Amino acid sequence: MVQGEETIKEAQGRARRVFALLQKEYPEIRCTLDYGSPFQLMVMTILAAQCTDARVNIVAGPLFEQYPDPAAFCRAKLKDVEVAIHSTGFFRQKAKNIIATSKILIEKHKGEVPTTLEELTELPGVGRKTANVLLGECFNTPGVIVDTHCGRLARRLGFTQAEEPRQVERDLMGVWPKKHWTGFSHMLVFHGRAVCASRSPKCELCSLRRHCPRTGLPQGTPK
DNA sequence: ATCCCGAGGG
DNA sequence: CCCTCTGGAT
Repeated sequence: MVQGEETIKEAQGRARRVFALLQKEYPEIRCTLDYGSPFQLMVMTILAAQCTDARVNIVAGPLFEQYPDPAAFCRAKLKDVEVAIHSTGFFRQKAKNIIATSKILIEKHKGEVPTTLEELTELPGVGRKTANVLLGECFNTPGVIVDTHCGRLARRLGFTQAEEPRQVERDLMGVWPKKHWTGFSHMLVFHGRAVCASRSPKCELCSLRRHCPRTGLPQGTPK
C-alpha cells in the first residue's frame, strides 16, 4: 500500500518522474563495488553488510590477491580470512559464511555463482539483498535491492510505509517498472549517500524536492 | 526481536 | 558520545 490518499497509479506516475530526474542526475550508475568476477562481487556484497563499500573496496584488493576464487577460500584457514576482512565488521560471521559458501559453490555449482534467486539465497550469508545485487549486476535479471539506503528513501518518498525489507521490496515492485528495478535501486542508494542522508538530508539541494512528501506536493498537485 | 562487529562522521 | 554504514541468521 502507498501512503495516505495517493493511489497506486499516482504513485507509479510519481515513481516515473522521480526515476527520470535521478537518471538525469546520475547517468550510467551501477554498482560501486570494484569487482573482477561474479564470485568476487558475491564476496564483496557479503562483506558490505553494515559497512561502506568504500571500505569493502579497500579490503578487497589484498583479500583477492590471497583468495581469488572459491577454491582458494576452501583451502583457507578461518582465522586468516577473519584477519583479512576484519575492518568490515561482523568478521567472524562473514569469514565463516564466505568459506562455507565457497565450499557449496565447488561441491554443488561447479565452482560458479548460481543464477537464480532461490539458489543464491540458499548460500550462507546471501540474503535477498545480496542475491538481487548479483542478479542485476551479473545475470541481467531485474531485482529490487533493498538495503538501508533504498529502504529509507522509499519511505521518505512515500513509496512504502514498511520497515521490513521484504515488504519494502514488494511495495517498490508495485510502483516501479520491472525493467528498471536494478537501476532504480542503485540510484536511490547513490542519492541516499550524496543527498538524502540518514542524519541530515540536504533537502534544499535535492532534485526530487517537489516530488517528495516531506518537502513538496501540498496535496497531490500534478507537476 | 536480537545478535553479530569495526570504523568514520557529526 | 551516538548514529550510521548497500544485512543475514537465529
